Amino acid sequence: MPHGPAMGLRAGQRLRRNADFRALREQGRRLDCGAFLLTWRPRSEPIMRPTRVGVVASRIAVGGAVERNRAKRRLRELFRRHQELMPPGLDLVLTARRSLNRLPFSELEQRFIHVCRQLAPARPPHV
RNA sequence: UUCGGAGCCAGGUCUUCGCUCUGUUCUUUGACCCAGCCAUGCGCGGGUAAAGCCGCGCUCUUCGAACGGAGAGGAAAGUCCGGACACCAGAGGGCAGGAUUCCCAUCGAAAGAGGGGGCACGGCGCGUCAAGGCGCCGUGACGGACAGUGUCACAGAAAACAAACCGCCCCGCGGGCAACUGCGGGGCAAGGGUGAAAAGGUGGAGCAAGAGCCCACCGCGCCGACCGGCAACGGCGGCGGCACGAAAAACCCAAUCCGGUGCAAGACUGAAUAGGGGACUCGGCGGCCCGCCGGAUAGUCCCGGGUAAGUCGCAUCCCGCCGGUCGCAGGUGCGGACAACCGCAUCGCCCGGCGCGACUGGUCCGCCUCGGCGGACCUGAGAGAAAUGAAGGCCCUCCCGCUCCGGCGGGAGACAGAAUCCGGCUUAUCGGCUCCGAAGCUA
RNA sequence: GCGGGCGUAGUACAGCGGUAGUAUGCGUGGUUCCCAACCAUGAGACGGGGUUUCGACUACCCCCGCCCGCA
Repeated sequence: MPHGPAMGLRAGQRLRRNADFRALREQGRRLDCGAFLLTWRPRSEPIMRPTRVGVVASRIAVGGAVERNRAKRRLRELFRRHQELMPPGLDLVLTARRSLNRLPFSELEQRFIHVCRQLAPARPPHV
């Protein structure tokens, strides 16, 4: 992001491969945030890369296709609005829980900011 | 106002921050492979001993930026039908399997849809002793049960070439004063009872008692070369006293139609690793070459199959003229045990043009006219762990609470999310609008 | 996305169109000093809705839920 605060969320910042999701599921560390579950692990390349994110919303946890789309959009929006708080060089998966679509967005934002601060000292950005 | 039917809409708007695709301009990266290595996208011009050097333009690719444009549904759903499209199979025909099923015409590519008619059943009204009949409304997967096979439990005497428990009646013998009754023989099928269904119905005549035994009306079956109707079918006439029961949404039969698989179809590109094949190096036979043999090894190069992955399929369409860009050189046969590879033969080609094929052109209105012209038809999503959103303000609709009747506060806004496309069917659905029909109220 | 199959007691399965069974589990009683085993006995189900039929777990249609395959 060459200018301004990084607010975008392009295709290069999203997890797109089944292998990436499988690696997160097998090796990632999990943080329970109530309405959603955050799984993370450092990216395999040693060179610093931007943090990538993937979202998961299952039908049994959230509901039908409309609710699943809505949950995934809200999770992506959370990351997009607050990605500057997240240390770089990670792969994340945000998994929706049943209560996600019932909570107001401001509540989710507070929880996400909290978990970002939790994650930042655990893995400081090596500049 | 209520009910029914048909059609349409699917909260609106503004601001900020975002996503996917796309147009223009600018910007970043790069230009498969082969010709020993590195380098060289294309064209034009310059420059040089020769250049891979320099400049300009263009094509594709790629990281971004700015300004524009487009961006979920009526069901996108269920995947129940039909088609397009793709691959596989296939001379033709048959079997198996599946679908459809009163008649007529219409729309449609087909599925299907709506319309009219017929028949059956149900409800209401009129009518009848009762039925038959007439009228209105509704419902119907509505071909065939004399082509065949099988089924009809329980109850009941009897359940499909009917049968006789109770019962009714007559005769004989016995008992009793009698009413009646016991036994035996015979007649009957009206009544009772069972059942989903008991083998025509009602009325009369008749009889010992009864019965289509007979008669009238109705119903039913068969026949008709008759009448009406395109037909389904209806009517009429004759014959038969009268079973021929139900169920094909049991198997089945008849008629008509249907190849299979599905975009995860399929086409192309294609690493790494493993494995396969070939050539050379290698070992053996040889003084050497050709050739032949070997492989349990190693190396180099090549080849096809093929995995991950990627691209296309895939995003309005059609016609004519004009313009632009791209493509158009290998094919066939034989031989070498052979797919690559090699050799030979044969047909054809090389530059340009014509021609053929593909792609492209436009997006608020008006004017200027440079971003092509004219016409028809219609409005246009194309993602890929999968875009079409998030937050806030105002308005609209509904609900709740408060009210000084002006309003104020809070909450809610249905069902539901494209995945190759199109046409139907079914299911879910807050509310609103228009039209038609019926009933009620008011004037 | 495309295609195929299955729903019966708590569980695993049977069930030519006619009273829904079997095993195990559960309850009660007996046996035993107690438990297990054993004996006796009892409760408990056709995923919903409609159609055909005298009658549907069964046939037909529509929903709901679950499972499997296909690059």
